[in-house]
Amino acid sequence: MSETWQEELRAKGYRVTPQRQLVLEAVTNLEHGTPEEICAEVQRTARGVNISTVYRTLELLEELGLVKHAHLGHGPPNYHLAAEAEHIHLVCRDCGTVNDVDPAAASGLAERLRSDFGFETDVHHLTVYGRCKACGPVPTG
Amino acid sequence: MSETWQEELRAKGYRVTPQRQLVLEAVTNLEHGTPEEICAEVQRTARGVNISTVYRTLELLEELGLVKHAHLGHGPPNYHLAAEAEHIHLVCRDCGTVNDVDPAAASGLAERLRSDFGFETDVHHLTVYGRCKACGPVPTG
DNA sequence: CTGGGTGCAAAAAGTTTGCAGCGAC
DNA sequence: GTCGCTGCAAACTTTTTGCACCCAG
Repeated sequence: MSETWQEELRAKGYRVTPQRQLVLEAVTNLEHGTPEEICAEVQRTARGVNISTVYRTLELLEELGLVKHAHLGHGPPNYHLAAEAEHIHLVCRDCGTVNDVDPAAASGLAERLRSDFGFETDVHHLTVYGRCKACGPVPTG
Repeated sequence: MSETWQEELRAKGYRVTPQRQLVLEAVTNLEHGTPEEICAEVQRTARGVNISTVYRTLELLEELGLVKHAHLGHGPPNYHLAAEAEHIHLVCRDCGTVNDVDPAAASGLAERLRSDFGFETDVHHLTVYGRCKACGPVPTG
């Protein structure tokens, strides 16, 4: 945090607008959100912020490295703060719930892909599909 | 292969049509394909097969368990034969190439998610984002 | 003031649906 | 002959783009 993102914006010739601050706040509050959800969250505070502005702003914030997005199945992409620790997304095919887990769980996979295939895994972008504990209490007996 | 899929179709009250055979052939030939790519492949043989028929047929074939789909990033979903061995998709963020790798690479991850979170991983649906060997020959020296 | 940003609306892109006619059985 | 399937076109959903006006700097 040697510099605020506002200063970074200015430094790159962009402007600091209320909409941009609101979108970033919304992403922060929601932790995970689709563009539409983010737009709704923004509009709780300031009515009249357009969905296309949200898309443009998310693109800008991602370019600045402030937010990241992941694709979590069928629906629209899901945005979250980049400042948060990297994490793996666990998506339940049944209830759609997204859980964040420590990327350490995938360190073995990432190492194996690197050594065997020379593939550099983007851990924060890792999405694991399956069935969560609550939805799939598969009786093992 | 105790029974052909055609017989399975019939048994469930569906009909065996040229379009359905063509779509399944296209998926087989392409190995990986979006609905549009599959439609294009089909039309190399039989002009006039409509994109909506391709969508409806893919949905049916998936319901029958003959094909599966995965979401590989920004674009449309990607279909492949279910009969093929389950595999992990390695998607390169740079060139977009999709490589299939043995799910054994993720067995550690899957086990860990199960024991720690009670999460049943859908291995065939696992998509790993990153940079492939060809695109990211990161000089380690 | 200047020029980038925003809202609005239309365009694109991907997918689904309604309906009339066709063809598998 | 029946009824599910198909092609076509229109509707829908999500995202992008063009343009006139507005406001951050």
